[in-house]
Amino acid sequence: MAVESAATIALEMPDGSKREVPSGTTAADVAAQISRSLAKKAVAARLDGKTIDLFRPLTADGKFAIVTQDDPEALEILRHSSAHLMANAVQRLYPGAKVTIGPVTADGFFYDFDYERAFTPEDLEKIEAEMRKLSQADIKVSREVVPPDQTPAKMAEFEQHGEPYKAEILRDILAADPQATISIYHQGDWSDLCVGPHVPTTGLIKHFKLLNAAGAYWRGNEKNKMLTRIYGTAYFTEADLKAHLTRLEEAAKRDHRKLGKELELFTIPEVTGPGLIFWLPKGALIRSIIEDWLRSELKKRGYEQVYTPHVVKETLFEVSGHLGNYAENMFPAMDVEGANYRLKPMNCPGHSMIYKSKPHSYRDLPLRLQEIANVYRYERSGTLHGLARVRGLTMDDAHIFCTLEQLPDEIAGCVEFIQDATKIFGLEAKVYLSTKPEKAIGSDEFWDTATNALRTALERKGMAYDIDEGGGAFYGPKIDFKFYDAIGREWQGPTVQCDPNLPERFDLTYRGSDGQEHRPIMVHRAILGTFERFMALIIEHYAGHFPLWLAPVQAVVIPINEENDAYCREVVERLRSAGLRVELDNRNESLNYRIREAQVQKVPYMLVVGKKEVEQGTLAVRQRTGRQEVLSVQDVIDRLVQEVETKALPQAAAEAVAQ
RNA sequence: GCCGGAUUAGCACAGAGGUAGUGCAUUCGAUUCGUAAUCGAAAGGUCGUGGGUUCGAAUCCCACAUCCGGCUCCA
Repeated sequence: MAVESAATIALEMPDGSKREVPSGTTAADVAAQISRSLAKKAVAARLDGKTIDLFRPLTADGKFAIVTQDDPEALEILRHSSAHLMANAVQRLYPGAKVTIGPVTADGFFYDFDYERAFTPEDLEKIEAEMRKLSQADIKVSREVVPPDQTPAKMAEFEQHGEPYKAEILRDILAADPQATISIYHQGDWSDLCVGPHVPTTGLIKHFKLLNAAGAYWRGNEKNKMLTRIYGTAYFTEADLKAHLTRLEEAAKRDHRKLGKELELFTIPEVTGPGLIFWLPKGALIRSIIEDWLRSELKKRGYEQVYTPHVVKETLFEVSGHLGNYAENMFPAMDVEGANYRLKPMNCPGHSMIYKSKPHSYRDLPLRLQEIANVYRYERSGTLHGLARVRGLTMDDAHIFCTLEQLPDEIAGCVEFIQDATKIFGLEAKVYLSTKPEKAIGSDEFWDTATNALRTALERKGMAYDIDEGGGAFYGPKIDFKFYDAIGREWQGPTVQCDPNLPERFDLTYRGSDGQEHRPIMVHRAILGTFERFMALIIEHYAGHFPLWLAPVQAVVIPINEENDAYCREVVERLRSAGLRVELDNRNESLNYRIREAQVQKVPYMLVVGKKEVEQGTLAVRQRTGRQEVLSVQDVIDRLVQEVETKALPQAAAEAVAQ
């Protein structure tokens, strides 16, 4: 618990009284002076000229402790207690409902219930109303400690009273630690197993909202019963709660599925099947610009391009092991003249065939084979999500064949490439280093070398990362980069994986300087991930305000009336000659209408031409941010060309959210 | 795949058992405009698909498809 200290203290107590406390008094000391009745409320005290909120939770040791409301833990405690309040309300309204678990999430809480039916939106309203009643009743929260010798009796009690989930949770706790001390939190006649801490009274929970109900498997296992989960959130103030709900609404406006429709980027027709993307001209243009950029980078970084077939005899995937381990995610076989063919779900087997097309010397290594490749995966229907999770995907895939000695440099190269790419697009990634799992193959030497190489590469680039202990593939360790969508969901993007397994399976070899045959290591890597998901992420990241180098239409020239048409055509020609994507909007519509249309389409520059501009050889430049200025035609060209060349990030994206 | 919700014109939506509606977009006409929607008219729909109940179904029931939110999955 965070405790603040102060030098001199003149206290103004929440009840209005004044109090002097000696210098050096801490917030904890102050709290000790606050009566228990005041602890029922979130109280504010003046501490050395600074107002802090004191929040008194009931902790794991059964005592009151101090948390300031600024402390991230305080919000967690409030939300955890809100979850209890919700469960309390649910069990009052729906007596058959059994509680299971109810944790805190990144920005709220949920509770899973076992009930005869799912809860409806109307149920949520009733539950919320009941929660308000319980909050107003200001029920005291207390903590019961069950010593180890009494836990078996408690378990039996749960079973007798029709609380099988509580009994199961207890059984698991005891299995892990037979001497564990169990705690139960009570409020009124309601209680649940919980380690706490919690707020001391339900009256502290005032600003909350139930968001939605959803199904969730007991213990997260799809073989188990499906429970009903209710999500909610809670804050200390109504303003914070409202701000959160507004943020959710704003985030929905950036949804790539919505923007993809509005900006005519892509479509997924129902008749052609789910998860299969049709890129419309504007979306295809953006994608092709990114592909062009990527190809030029790949050349600079020593990759060789290859092409491999989309459909091959499934023998290839028997050898690679995909049919054994990955078949449920592959489209079914097609019978062609008595042989089974498959759509490829990955490129590594194909690239292995290219490696095998001739014998290799150690002098050929590292060999970096690259392909912007379509693959097809039979993703389960409930998992599809716009461009972010699809069945036909385009990977910016490459496989690097190298020696164990070359591995560190190759990995460093990949990490640098990924870092450069995320920087250019202005994205932020969360990085995970996944280490050796329990069920793993391969030598310790390989695992140590590869894991160290991955770690060193990250550290040398100064990249913060989390370790996903045991999260590696069975064949090798990896680095995963995750991006966030508009509402904070994590999506896997770039990845670097070390793999000695496929070279083994395909019997890939090279002749070493010692004259002996050796086995290369394969590095799988993707810089953007897939084009589909990457587009989804940047659409949401920019909120549709693409940087100039990516904007499908970079500028639109708008004559105020017909008399200015000729000048406008000349301007359009000049800008196009400079390589800019410019449109002329001389439709018979009002100026306001055409400006609005360009704004809605998020065109970066609107170039308005009236009598003045024609006379002076200028353009009235309006940016999508609303900024206006008058510049000569040449200045406009120079500025836009420079903005394209520097791949400047859009200012509008941030401002869009505010609009 | 599982739980729940949704599906009405190109898009956004109204319509809760009795002749299918609104706004925007589209087309036509008028208007020629100085920085986020000029006015008028026309055209546009097997109400996701299939079955059922009913004298009668967009509306009620069943199945399927697709989408949305979760869960699971994403070697």
